[in-house]
Amino acid sequence: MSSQPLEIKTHLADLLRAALASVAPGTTAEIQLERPRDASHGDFASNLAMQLARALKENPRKIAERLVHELPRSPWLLKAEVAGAGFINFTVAPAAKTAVVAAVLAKGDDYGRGAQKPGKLQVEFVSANPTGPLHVGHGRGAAYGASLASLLAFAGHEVCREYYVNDAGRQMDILAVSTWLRYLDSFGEKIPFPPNAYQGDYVRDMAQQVRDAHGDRYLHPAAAVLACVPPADGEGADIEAHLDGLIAAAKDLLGEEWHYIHQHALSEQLADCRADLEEYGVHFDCWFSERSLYDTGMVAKAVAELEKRGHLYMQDGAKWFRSTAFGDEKDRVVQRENGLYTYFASDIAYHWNKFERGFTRIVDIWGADHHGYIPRVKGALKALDLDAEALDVALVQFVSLFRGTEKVSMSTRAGSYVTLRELRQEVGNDACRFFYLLRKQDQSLDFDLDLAKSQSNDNPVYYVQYAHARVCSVLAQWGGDATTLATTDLAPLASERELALAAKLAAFPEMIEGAARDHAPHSVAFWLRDLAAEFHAWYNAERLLVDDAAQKQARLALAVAVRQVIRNGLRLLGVSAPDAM
RNA sequence: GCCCUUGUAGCUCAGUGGAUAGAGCGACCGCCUCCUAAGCGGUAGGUCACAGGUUCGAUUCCUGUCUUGGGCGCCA
Repeated sequence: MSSQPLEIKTHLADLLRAALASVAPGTTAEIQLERPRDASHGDFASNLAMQLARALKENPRKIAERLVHELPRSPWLLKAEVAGAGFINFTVAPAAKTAVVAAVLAKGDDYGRGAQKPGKLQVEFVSANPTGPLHVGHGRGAAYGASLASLLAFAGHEVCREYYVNDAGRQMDILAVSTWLRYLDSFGEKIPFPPNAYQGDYVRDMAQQVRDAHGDRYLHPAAAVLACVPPADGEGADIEAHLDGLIAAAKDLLGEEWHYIHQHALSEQLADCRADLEEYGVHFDCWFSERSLYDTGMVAKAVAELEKRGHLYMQDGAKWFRSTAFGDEKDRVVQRENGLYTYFASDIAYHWNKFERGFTRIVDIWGADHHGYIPRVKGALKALDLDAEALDVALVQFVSLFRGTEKVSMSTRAGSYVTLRELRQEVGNDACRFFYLLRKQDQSLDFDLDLAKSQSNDNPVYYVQYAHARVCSVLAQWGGDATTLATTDLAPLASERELALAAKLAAFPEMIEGAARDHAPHSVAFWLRDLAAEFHAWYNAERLLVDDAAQKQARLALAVAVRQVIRNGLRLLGVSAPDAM
């Protein structure tokens, strides 16, 4: 046995390179080896001859024949033949395939892990305004972001998971004033609750908490509150101006105490959000406060820097960034006429800060409705002489929730939406995470609650988990020590299914690498379903606990290797791998 | 109107510059005396929206048309 049985693919590439050097000296080409879908095309196939056809001005099949003729001999290679338009199909020795079983058992949880890669990578996701419970859309972003971060880390990157807390904007003020209005209401102060304020019951809960803790300390008569507030209805009424008036009145009447209400609402919602995500298996290394960008002067600094570089101009009393000079379709305001910075200004500061923290690769995961925002952020980075190419924005499309055929209408403000927590309770964390990943993140997803519930037994997640549980069950009946299987003689693994299964396991590291490169955790989910299918088919076709000791040991080793790979894959998706179902 | 996105089996969706385009669900026919039937085998089902172009080769890349959804605030 060679000491490098795992490198069969590399080995074949080396053979091809040698053949190429002999057939066409001085010619270079990327050696591509793929695993054909069709078993009759061998274990690996190369299109090298077709790639060379143009440069050598020769028929691809002829080139292929010469390459095969010049291929060095190898004990791992049983057969190399020309097929189709000029493919070279390789059939490798069974031992070259089954050797992966020993490798999987030896590496365990680390099987499939990529070599450490240079640089520091950040994945920022969810980043929902802490103005109410997370909903099913956030659940998708969370599932995608968490799995992507795990996948990138497993592929060898140093990864930091970050949540950007929008604790500085108008939305937080609206939440705080909503809470205060509910609080006043509980004392009988009659102020019509604005339709564009936060309607959810959790706002009343927070109002009650404030009242329980501090009684009437924040109480002001309705007349005083409404004194200077623009009307909410009637001729020329503007409900946004009305709401802003209420916020101004609250700040005026409450003075320093406004901050208590504001802070209470923020910390309550953030704590709830955090707990929700933790239960969901989504963890963050850093919760980054938008307000801190103001407190440290970072926002002012970013705007000043743009100004210094001559990228800003005044118009209509506002300060504009000339983003059109960097590919945006129109210029954008960074500082409003009223002197307040826009959200965009703090976002420029935030992204600058990301670079200052040393991240060499930044992945932002945004809702798809923010796609028009990309050119201006990248434009700002370019204007600051930062590497805009280092920023990848992954857009997560909307989730439409259905109950049967009926679409559930959702509105954050109106408080009429299904929360992530409710979804998790109905469907379960595992099914929830897996279901979200069965659709590419940049495609919209229809999530049918009734279907997810009623078909929970048919959900693909159980199909994959079941394969894992089955192996556990067999091992329990066998009663031996699974760790002893690591050195098992694998020669008895000779059936077509067994060799195919081993080849599948060998492809796991390549799949991981590709999925990480493409930021596509969904392909891990699809791949695992395929692996489970191959395992179930084998399990049904062959008995594992046979009388022949050598045969039994070898099959158990293969089964344990399958279990390990399923476990490694599910871990990346945040899905549990149960021992029994 | 401009920008982005989408079109693949009855339904929901993967996939790829390569060979005869796949899976799940649904339909139909089978498989438990046997390690978990939350499983397996089989059958049926396709002009990869349409038309051009690039290429040895296009469902994949480019252009146009039609089509799905979204975005175009001194909101976040």
